[in-house]
Amino acid sequence: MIDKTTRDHIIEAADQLFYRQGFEHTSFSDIADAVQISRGNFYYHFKSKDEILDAVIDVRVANTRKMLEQWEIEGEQPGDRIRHFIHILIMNRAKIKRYGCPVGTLCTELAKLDHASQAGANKIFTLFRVWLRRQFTLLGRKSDADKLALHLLARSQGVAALANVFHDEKFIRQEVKQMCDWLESCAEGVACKAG
Amino acid sequence: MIDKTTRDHIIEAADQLFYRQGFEHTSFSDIADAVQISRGNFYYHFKSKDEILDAVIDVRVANTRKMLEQWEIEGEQPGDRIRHFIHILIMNRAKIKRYGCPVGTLCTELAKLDHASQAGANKIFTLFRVWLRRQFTLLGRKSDADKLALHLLARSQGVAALANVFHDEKFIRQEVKQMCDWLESCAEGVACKAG
DNA sequence: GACTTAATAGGACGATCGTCCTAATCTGTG
DNA sequence: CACAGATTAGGACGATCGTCCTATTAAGTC
Repeated sequence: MIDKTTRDHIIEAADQLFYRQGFEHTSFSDIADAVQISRGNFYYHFKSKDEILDAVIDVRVANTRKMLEQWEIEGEQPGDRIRHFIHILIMNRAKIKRYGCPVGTLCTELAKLDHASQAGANKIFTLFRVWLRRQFTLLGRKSDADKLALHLLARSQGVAALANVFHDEKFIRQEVKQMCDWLESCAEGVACKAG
Repeated sequence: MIDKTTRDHIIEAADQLFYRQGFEHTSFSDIADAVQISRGNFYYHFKSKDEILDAVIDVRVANTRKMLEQWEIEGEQPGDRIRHFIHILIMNRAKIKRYGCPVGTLCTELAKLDHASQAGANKIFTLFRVWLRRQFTLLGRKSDADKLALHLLARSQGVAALANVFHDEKFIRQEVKQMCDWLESCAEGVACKAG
């Protein structure tokens, strides 16, 4: 990890800048300044701006995969794992307040640009969706697992969006608590049916 | 309404384009092409691009105000009025699927640009928030009216965002139904306490 | 040390951006 | 018709964008 290549540095800087300023609003000069390399040197590592975006998306996809695998290991019960998901909002509350959700805001922007990498960015959402769906299935909600997964994803997105608009961290905590309560009721509903 | 001024046409075209393509990604040429006027003529009506944005925001704020007032008239009970809000998602489902929520996506973009008109755009959210808060108060939920208002706003935002990502109208209908059920339970909760 | 390849720096390119300027045209009044 | 003000067209401007090209340096091999 010590000997990161220039390519890695570029991706890392672009990742941050795309998140904070948006993809279109981030220029080559911005990234070059952040990495402290010349603007020309750029095209040795990437053939175009779109190629950097794809690299950033690939990294984000990979990181999301790792994170989900990690949650799968750490959380013994599916409920614990889903709670892990909900708590990203708390963990990243400061950044969400300032810049919104990194996944949602990128997808929204690329949709407006009608960008070719839309599908790649959307894949991250699909990762979460499929993972959550599996957890809800394990929780005993096989028939409506996908619906519950989408519901939770949507609520997270909404919370991130509004926390950003109103610059309100307290609101995040409020909603996270409600989502956890909702999760409990999901599990209880099954328990009641089973009991 | 027949004799719309050029200024009105510009604002209208800009409104549409900002929604579909985003503010930054929409150039003067784009708007000029849409209105069928020369690019130079633009600066007779507006001094800068930011001034057009402000005009668009002003129109949106005014339209939102009108819409809320209309709902206030049409809906006899606060529950009916809130249902009206929820059903924007259904009414605009086709556009939301393609372009997301016009309010949310603009605020998100302006936040990334750190644009001076952020506050103006955010005002639309505040309009909804205050209006919803009043309806929930009338519903008998005075103590947590603001919390409920924010909650509903967040859910709408989340639904719009995910409907856009997954290009899924059915999901909108699903969630709208759930939100209406939730609204019922909000009113019932009060009825139970009162009863 | 000579040679090859990897990596970097810096500037030139055409296009487009927002902005501005000026001349032409339309419109209504005396 | 003459004149004044409102409105429009079209092009020039400097800046910046993404992209590309070439010269230079660093690193590794024989």
